[in-house]
Amino acid sequence: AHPYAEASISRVVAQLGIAKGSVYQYFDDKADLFCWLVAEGGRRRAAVAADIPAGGSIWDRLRATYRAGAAQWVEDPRWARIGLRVLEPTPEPRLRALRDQVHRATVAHLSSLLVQGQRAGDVRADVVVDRVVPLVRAVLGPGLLDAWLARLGTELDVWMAEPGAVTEGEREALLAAADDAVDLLRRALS
Amino acid sequence: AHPYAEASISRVVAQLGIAKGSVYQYFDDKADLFCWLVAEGGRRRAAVAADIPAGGSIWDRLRATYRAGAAQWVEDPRWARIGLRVLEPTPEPRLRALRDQVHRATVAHLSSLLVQGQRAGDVRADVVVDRVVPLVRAVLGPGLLDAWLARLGTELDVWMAEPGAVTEGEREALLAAADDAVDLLRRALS
Amino acid sequence: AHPYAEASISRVVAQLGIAKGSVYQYFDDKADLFCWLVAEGGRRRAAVAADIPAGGSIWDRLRATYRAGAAQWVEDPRWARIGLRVLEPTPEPRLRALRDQVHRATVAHLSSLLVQGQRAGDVRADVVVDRVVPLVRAVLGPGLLDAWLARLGTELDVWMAEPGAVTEGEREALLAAADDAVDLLRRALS
Amino acid sequence: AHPYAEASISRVVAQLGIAKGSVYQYFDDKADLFCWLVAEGGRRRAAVAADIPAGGSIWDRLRATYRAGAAQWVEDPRWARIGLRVLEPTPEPRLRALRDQVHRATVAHLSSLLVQGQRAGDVRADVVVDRVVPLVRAVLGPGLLDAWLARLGTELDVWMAEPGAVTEGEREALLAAADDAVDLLRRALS
DNA sequence: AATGAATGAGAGTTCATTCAT
DNA sequence: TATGAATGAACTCTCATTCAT
Repeated sequence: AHPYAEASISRVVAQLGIAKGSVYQYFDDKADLFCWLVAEGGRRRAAVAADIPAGGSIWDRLRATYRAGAAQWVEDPRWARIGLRVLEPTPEPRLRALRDQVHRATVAHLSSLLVQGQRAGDVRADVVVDRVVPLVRAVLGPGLLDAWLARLGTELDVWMAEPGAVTEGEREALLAAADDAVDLLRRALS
Repeated sequence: AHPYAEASISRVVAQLGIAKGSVYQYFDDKADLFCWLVAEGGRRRAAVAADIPAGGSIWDRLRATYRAGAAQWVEDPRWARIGLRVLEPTPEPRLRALRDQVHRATVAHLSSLLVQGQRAGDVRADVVVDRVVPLVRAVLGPGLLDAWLARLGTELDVWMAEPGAVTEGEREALLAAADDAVDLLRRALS
Repeated sequence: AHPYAEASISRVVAQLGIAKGSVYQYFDDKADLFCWLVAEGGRRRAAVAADIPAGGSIWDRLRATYRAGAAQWVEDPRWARIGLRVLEPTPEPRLRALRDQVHRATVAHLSSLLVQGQRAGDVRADVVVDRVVPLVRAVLGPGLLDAWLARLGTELDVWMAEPGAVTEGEREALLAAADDAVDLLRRALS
Repeated sequence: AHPYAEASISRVVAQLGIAKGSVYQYFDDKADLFCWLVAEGGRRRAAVAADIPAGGSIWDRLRATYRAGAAQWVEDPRWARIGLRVLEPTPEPRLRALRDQVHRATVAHLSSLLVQGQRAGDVRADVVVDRVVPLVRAVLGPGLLDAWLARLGTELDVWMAEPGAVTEGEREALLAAADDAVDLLRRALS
C-alpha cells in the first residue's frame, strides 16, 4: 500500500496483530521482506504467463500475455501492485539491484521477442531492436497501466485502497485496452 | 536526489551549511519546498517549450518539442530530474494534488494535439484519441527517458549523481532517440 | 489568549503584521513583554478601583469594588483576562516574582480591610484575620470568576475567544453574583 | 513539576535514564501520558475519600473529607499536585475535555451535597444552591490550598520541589485549616 | 517460534533571539 | 525606528532493529 520508504513495519504488525519481533524470525530486515514480496508477486505473474500458448505471431502472443495481465490485475490487484513497487526509485542498494535485474530481464525478453518477430516477418527488418525496446516497454508497462486506470475512471492509489468489484463491461474494456496497446505496436513495427 | 519521502531536510541543510530554521523562513514545510522545486522545474521546462515553432505537422512539432527536451536534459539535468519527481507515488495529499494536476494537463495537451492532427490529416480518422493518449504519454515519457539512458549506457540514479559531460555523439544520439519515439508514434497513428 | 509558555511571539507578530525585530525594540524579551501586559492590566483595574467611594461598611466597599470588577470584565474582557494570567503557574523566575508580588499585595489589602472591619464592628472579633484571608481571596477571585462564567453559561476560554455582547440581563446577573460573593463572606464573618 | 505545556518528555526521560522511545510504548503521546497521570492522581484521591464515614451533618462530612485531603497532601504531595494540574488552562483539546469533566463532577457533587444539607436542615432554605456552588468550590479548592501553604509558610512550587518533612504541629495546622474552611462555609450557609 | 519492551538515531518543525541593513 | 533573514537549540514523535523471556 505504500512505497518502500513509507512502508512501516510498525504499521504492518499492528494491522496484522502480530508481534514486531515475529517479522525478524522470517526476514532479515525491512528490505528483505520487501524483496520477498516483490519476488512472490513476480512468481505469481510468471505462473500466469506460463499458460500463454506459444504459437501465432508475436503480436498474438503479446496480446495473449497482456490480456492475461489484465485478468490478473482484476483478480489479484494487491499482488499485481506489489510487482510494480520494485520499479519505483529508491536509494536502498538491494532494492536497486532487484530493480535492475527485473529491468534487464524485461529488456532481454522483449528483445528476443522482437528478433523472433523479425525472423518470422512480423516485424519490419529495418527496425533497430535495441532502439525500440525502451519504447515498447513503456507502452506495455506504464502506458497500459494508465490506459487501464483511465478505463476504470480511477487513479492507482484510489483503486488500490478499495479495489472494489469490476463489472463484466469493465473487464472487457481492460482486455480491449491490452489489444489497443499491442495494436499500436503492431502498426508501428510491422 | 531522493524521492520526496526519503529526502531529508536535515541532510539538505547539512549539505548547504545553513541552519535548519532558515528553510522555514521561505517554505511552510517540507511539502511546500518540494512543491516549489517541482513547480520551478516545470517553469524551466515550459520556458524551453515556448520556443518551439508552431508550424508543420503535429509530428514535426512533437519532434521539435522532445528534441528540445533532450537538449535540456543534457544541459540542466538536475532541474529536469526534479520535474519527474512529481510523478512518483506519495501519500502526501498536496503532492498528490500537484501530480494529478500535471497529469491532467499532459493528457489535455496530448488530446488536443491528436485531435488537431486528425483534422489536419496527420492522424488516422479511426484512431480513438482517448484510448491512445495513455500510450502516447508513456512513449514520450518513461519510454523516451529509458531510451536516453540506454543510449548513454547508464542508469537514472547513477547519471544524476554524476551527470558528467555529454559528448557530441551522445548528444546526437539523444536527439535521434527523440526522433525514434515520435516516428514510432507516427507510424502507429498516421 | 494563551498562557505564557504557549504564547508565541512569532504568532503575535504574524497577527499584528509587524516585524519580529520590532518587539525587541520595546521589550527585552518575551517575559518582559508579558510583564508589561500584566502590569498594564493591573493599572487599568486599579484605575477603576480608585473610583470606589470610601464610606460605608467594609461589605459595602467590597461590594462596590467587585461590582466594578464585573463591569470591567464585561467592558474590557481582554485586559481583565491578562490580569489573571499572572496568577498561573510558571517556572519563569521573573513571572514568579511578579506573581508573588501581586499575591502579597492582595493579601495585605484584604488583611487591612478585615482589620478595619473588626475595628468598625463589621467583622466578628473572634475571626483570625490571617486564617481567613486565603479563603476570602479564593471567594472573590476564582470563586467569583467561576460564578460569572456559570451565569454567562460559558467557559473561560470559549468566552475569551469570542467575548460577544452581554445583554442587560446578563450584566445584572454578574453584578448579582458579586453581591452573592460578598454576602456569603458577610454572613460568614460578621 | 511543570504545567503541561512546559513539561518536556525529553527532560523526563533524561531524568529517568530511559530511552525516549520507551515512553511511546505505553502512551500514545504527551497528552496521553499527562491524562494518565491526572487520572491516577484522581484515583488515589478517590481511594482516600471512599473511607469517609457517611453519617452526621454535611459539615461533618465536608470536614472529614478535607481533613483527609490535608493528610494526603502531606503524605503524597506529588500525586496530590498532579491532580491539580488538570485544572490549569491549556489549549490541548483532550486536556480541556478532561478538565471540564472534572469540573462538572465537582459541581455535581457539591450541588447534591448542599441539596441534602437543605433537606436535613444543615443549610438555610433560602440559599440558592447553583449560585453558591462556585463560591464553595473556590473556598475548598484554591482557598484551602492557599491556607495550607500559608500555614506551612511556603509557596506551592517551592514546597513541591522539596516537600520536606512536616512536623506534627504543621500537620495539626493543616487539619485546622480544613476546619476553618468548612466553618466559614457553615457560618455562611446554615 | 513468538513475544513485545527497550532502544536511540533521526525526522520535521517551532521557537525566542540577534543583528546587519 | 523598523525590518526580517539567520540561527541553532529544543521539541514531540516514528522508526527499524535487538534480545531476554
